[in-house]
Amino acid sequence: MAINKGIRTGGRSARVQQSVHAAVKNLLETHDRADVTVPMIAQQAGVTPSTIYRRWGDISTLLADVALNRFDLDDTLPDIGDFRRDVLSYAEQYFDEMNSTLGRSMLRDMIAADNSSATLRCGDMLATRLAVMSERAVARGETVPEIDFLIDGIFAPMVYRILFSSIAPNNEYVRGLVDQCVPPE
Amino acid sequence: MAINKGIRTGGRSARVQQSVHAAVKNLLETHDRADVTVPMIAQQAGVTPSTIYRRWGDISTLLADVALNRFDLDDTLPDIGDFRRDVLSYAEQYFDEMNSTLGRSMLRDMIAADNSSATLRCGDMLATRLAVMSERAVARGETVPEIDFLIDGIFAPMVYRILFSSIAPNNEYVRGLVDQCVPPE
DNA sequence: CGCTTAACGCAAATAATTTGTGTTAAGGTA
DNA sequence: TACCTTAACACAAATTATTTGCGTTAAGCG
Repeated sequence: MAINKGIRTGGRSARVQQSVHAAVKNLLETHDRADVTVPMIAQQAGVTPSTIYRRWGDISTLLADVALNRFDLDDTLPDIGDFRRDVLSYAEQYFDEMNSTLGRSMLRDMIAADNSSATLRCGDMLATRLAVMSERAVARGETVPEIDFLIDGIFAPMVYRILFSSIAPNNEYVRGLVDQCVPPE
Repeated sequence: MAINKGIRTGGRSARVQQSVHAAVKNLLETHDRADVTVPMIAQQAGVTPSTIYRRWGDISTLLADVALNRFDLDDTLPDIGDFRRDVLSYAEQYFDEMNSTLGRSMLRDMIAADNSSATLRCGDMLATRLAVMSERAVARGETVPEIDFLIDGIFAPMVYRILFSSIAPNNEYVRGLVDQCVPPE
């Protein structure tokens, strides 16, 4: 029994996805978000615009897809051996990623794509990672707060400030949030 | 000395803005966000598409403008006479507004318009309103938390859940957030 | 080895956006 | 009042983006 049963042209499909994603990433590095068009991406990726429209529907969904992929792959879960420091390390990593110019742009793209499930999957990713860190800590005998408490207390304020505040939050702010939710001994 | 000195055709300009805003609101009530186009709005408003493009740049900026206007006008500040209940009332109102189907759509539009200052002004609006409620409470002799503490503790989690969670938060959740930040006696 | 079909390329048709040019109406000036 | 100035607008042409019909290709299956 073959893997990917039912997906007949998976190989070609995967190559196209890869080259289109790469094209989007390249273009976002060198152009303003508003200047990036589907025909541009198509040319860079070596495919036709209709391929992109048929596969992703619109540029909004495509960019959300790329953004989710980026936030997913770029994160490597810290395992320092102390829950507070694990959370702090991850929060700082999350903050650096989301607060960069490109990160902000991609965050906006994810939210803008209302038909896609990118934001939901992004939320799930965060919760799952916190759960993994939490389970490890519990296995070590630590007592840790609820996942939702950490999301509300650390990550929600970070995201809110990135989106709605003119004054970008900094690492000290992030540390303060972590201190409130996971107090040092 | 005339009011609006320097703005030569302010009267006509204001009428166009009003009819375009009204058209957007009407269309968003009856159509999916993705189906609403600039030519559609123009026809409904009785103007030409080029007027809209020249004035707002793109549909994203226009929708963000309408969204900000809605969130601004719809809010009436509670003045119950007790800070905790004022904040709770406002938080519930904010939540109902942002969590409705149309509210979510407009929230996304505001965030999507990266060139506009809609999100910043939205953040300012919230901070300003909390400040007004806070000042009133202080004038009554109450001791109240910092504004940023309330934003991080109540409104940021609400917005985060609305944007990133598959399970919509409810009024009980909002009440819980308020209880944490402004504990009842 | 052929058969099937999802994914793709190509090109034509449609729709959205931009741009050049002329007109209008509001406000200023005398 | 009448005239002048100009930002905002309408209109239409040009450009660009998106959709769609149809033929082709390559991956997986028997």
